[in-house]
Amino acid sequence: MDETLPAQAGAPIGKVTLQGLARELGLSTATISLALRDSPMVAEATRLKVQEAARARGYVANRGAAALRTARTNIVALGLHDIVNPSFTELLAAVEDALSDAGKTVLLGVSQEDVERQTRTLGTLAEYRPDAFLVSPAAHTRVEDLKALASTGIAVVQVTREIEGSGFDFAGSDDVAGVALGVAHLVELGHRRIGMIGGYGAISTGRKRFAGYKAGLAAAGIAFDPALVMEGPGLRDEGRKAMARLLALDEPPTAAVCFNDLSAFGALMELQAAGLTAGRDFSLVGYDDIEEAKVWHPPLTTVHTFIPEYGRAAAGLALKRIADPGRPVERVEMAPKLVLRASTCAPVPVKRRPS
Amino acid sequence: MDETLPAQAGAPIGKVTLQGLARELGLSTATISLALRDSPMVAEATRLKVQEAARARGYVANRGAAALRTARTNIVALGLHDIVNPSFTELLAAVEDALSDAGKTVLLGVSQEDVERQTRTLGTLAEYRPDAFLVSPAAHTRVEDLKALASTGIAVVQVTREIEGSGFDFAGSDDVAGVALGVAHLVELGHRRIGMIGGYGAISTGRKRFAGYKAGLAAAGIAFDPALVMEGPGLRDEGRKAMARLLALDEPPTAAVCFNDLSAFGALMELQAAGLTAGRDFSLVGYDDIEEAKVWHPPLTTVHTFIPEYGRAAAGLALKRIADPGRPVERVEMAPKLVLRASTCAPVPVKRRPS
DNA sequence: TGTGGACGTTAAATCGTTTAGCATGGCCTA
DNA sequence: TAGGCCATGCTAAACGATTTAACGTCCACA
Repeated sequence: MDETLPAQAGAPIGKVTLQGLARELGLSTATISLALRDSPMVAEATRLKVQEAARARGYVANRGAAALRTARTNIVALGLHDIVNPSFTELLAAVEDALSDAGKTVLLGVSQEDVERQTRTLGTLAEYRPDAFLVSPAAHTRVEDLKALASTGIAVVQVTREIEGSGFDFAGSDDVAGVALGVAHLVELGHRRIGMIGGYGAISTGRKRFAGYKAGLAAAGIAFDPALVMEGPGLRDEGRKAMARLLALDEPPTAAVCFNDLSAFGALMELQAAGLTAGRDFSLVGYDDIEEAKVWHPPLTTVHTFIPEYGRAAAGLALKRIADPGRPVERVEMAPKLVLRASTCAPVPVKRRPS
Repeated sequence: MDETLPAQAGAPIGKVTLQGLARELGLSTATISLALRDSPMVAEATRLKVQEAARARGYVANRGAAALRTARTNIVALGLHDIVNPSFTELLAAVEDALSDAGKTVLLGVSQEDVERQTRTLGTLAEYRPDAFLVSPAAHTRVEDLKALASTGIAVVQVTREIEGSGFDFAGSDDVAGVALGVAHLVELGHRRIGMIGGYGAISTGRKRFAGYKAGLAAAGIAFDPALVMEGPGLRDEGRKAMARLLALDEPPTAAVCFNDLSAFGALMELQAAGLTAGRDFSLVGYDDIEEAKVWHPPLTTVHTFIPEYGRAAAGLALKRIADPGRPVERVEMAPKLVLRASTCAPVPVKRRPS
């Protein structure tokens, strides 16, 4: 009271509730509630009067209370293993946009690729009783870790990554086909000795992209050589180290596909450090096609995976499962597309640096 | 019951509530509630028994119900104007991390730089009764738009951007000093004709960075020339267009500072398209130092603004204000730091391309 | 044998909604 | 005029937790 409020004149500082409005208008809370939600059960005149009063007094509904009654929060919990990775930013933005269009609000949890933290985080999210969980599980997550969520009866949808055998809806890209696309491109250029950088068995995308690599080789009749596979998480540093190891081989590959663009960037850095140029001395294909891929020097040839598209699809799956929990499990796998830029060329035997 | 549950054996499908546990253990809900929260008012033995039962039956607290009673949700609403912009991803990650460490959960809303959408979004977030709002307001947001939030008694903290005169806590970078730093660097290299790319009056960062530009010029005794200022939102495209306009001037500048790295990237593209190379034919200084800045060709000289640091600071301010709503307003302005890379050089008169 | 505490537990109120079922009154019809 | 039917709005009971005053018990001590 010590200073005039800048908000609506006369708006009370304390909370305006349904009951407050009811008392003030001489109506019951039931009527107020119905009127505010445009129920046909309340007379037009009453409805207008109530809505006007609500606006005037600055009434803000309490969804928590409503949720308690209706067992519907309109919250979707989003459990991501990482958000600094640019590909997940795109995903997050698309998911948020799609859900907010549908009247849902996003409650965010980040596991930082740590199963224990993920368990804690998902547990906390669950306490808010979201209508659905949308998760990109951390590496090493087991089926039981996710099943625990579902036992509460909440819809669960996996995005990008999946836990095989969990039996939940899934939206992501067709990684096997995607990486095979990259390999096919290299084969077409004449490469026979093709490495794989990044990706590892602890996550589904790692396994699928690796399978795509093998499938690509098989399709071209090229024997698989485990020495050319450099496992690791898809990070810049890992990509860099992997490329160093590839170049140090007795018989280095002339090209490589990558688990994702981030590891491709690391590989590009290492090539540069070794005095080599991708697209002239070595061929490199990334994966995902994030914004940064086109600005690299040379611009990265990569596989576009339609992240925003499958993000929206994942949101859609969640909405559909909320509406009908009994529906059959659905999987959406977007077909990726090769984007030719300038980081590949015909094979050139890698000449070791004098140093 | 048609199939065995993978969760804890015997875990009921329906919801386990405090009351359920109470009935089962022959205790009152009061005792259960106290026991679960390790209250000293309940005997050790009882506490253990209750906690064990809760674990066994898969009890998950209902925070919505608790919040109704306690008027504390442990939710912090995060209202960002954008999340695809990489600098905001870093911010989001830092804020989420800091808040989750403090036991708060993030409810996300994105305004997409649209005041009307922001109003809708913040309104929705408010219905969940967050303990605090953390906002980076959309362009053109007015004081009243934010005041409406505060009138509900919820803590409001601004991050990155601020609405002057709103009287809320703020954490961000000292943009005036930051851009002045960039200008000083160019001046030191010998530049006298320095342009400014991006930034506009609709947001505080735009105004402050512009002020920094003018302050930098003034400190060097260089007259301000409005023809060298290219206003616009800080996007790649805008930066590109701005650089094109600068180059088309009768007397183009030999250098420019930018509103942010994104517009600097656009400017770099335009330079390249014009057959020029930054760091040899033209000098360019970015702002923010996002991950991508160091991989550009040439690597971008820019001003590092410590985004994660002020993100954590913002989270801290929110926590402090929740704890003590009456405390005096606090502002945190991180001092930025110049990062020298390779996009600047001594002045070279811009020679128009023959085309 | 009272008295007084300490201790553990509980009853009951409360938070702000929603909703099923019921009451009221007016109007139409038979 | 009675009966039935609508339209409208109300009553009251949830929803699942937290909180606090009050209530036994039990024990120690004077």
